[in-house]
Amino acid sequence: MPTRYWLMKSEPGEYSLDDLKNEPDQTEHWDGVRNYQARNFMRDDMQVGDGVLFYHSGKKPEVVGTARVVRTGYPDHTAQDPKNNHFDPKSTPENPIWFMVDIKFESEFKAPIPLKTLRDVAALKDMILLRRGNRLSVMPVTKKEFDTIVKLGGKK
DNA sequence: GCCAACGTTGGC
DNA sequence: GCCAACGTTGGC
Repeated sequence: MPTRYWLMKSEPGEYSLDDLKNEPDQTEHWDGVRNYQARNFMRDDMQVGDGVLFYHSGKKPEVVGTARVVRTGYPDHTAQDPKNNHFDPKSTPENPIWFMVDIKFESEFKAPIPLKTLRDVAALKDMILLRRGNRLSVMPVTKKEFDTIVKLGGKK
């Protein structure tokens, strides 16, 4: 399986790249995704070693750095916790509906790249992220797109 | 805070 | 199986 590339969105107020960086092992499970398309990518397609662009949505939409997939899809246990915001009574241990992967911090961009800037880069014009009305929180990016963005960001 | 776009739900 | 109503996402 070739290395693939992904973009993962998070509200920094919920979970930011800094939060990931400050985990004891700089690794965290990506729980809380409740969208089937995003779920399928995590359950079926993401492989250990895949590259991840970490995107902050909200007031300052921008790509802030990179991470790596370190564990392939497994059931998202938060779906079975009635106290969790993302609780889904239809998901059971025997029949889990929702899945997550583990990602590990890799790099923080010297200069985060605002969404607005991404729109101005010709090599990125086909990105799913830039499509009108896009609401996917986990989506594939091509190697070209990934490399272009990493180059724009510059490693810290 | 607004609103367009989208996914999901539920009545029929 | 259709589609209106609703809730949510997320850029602006």
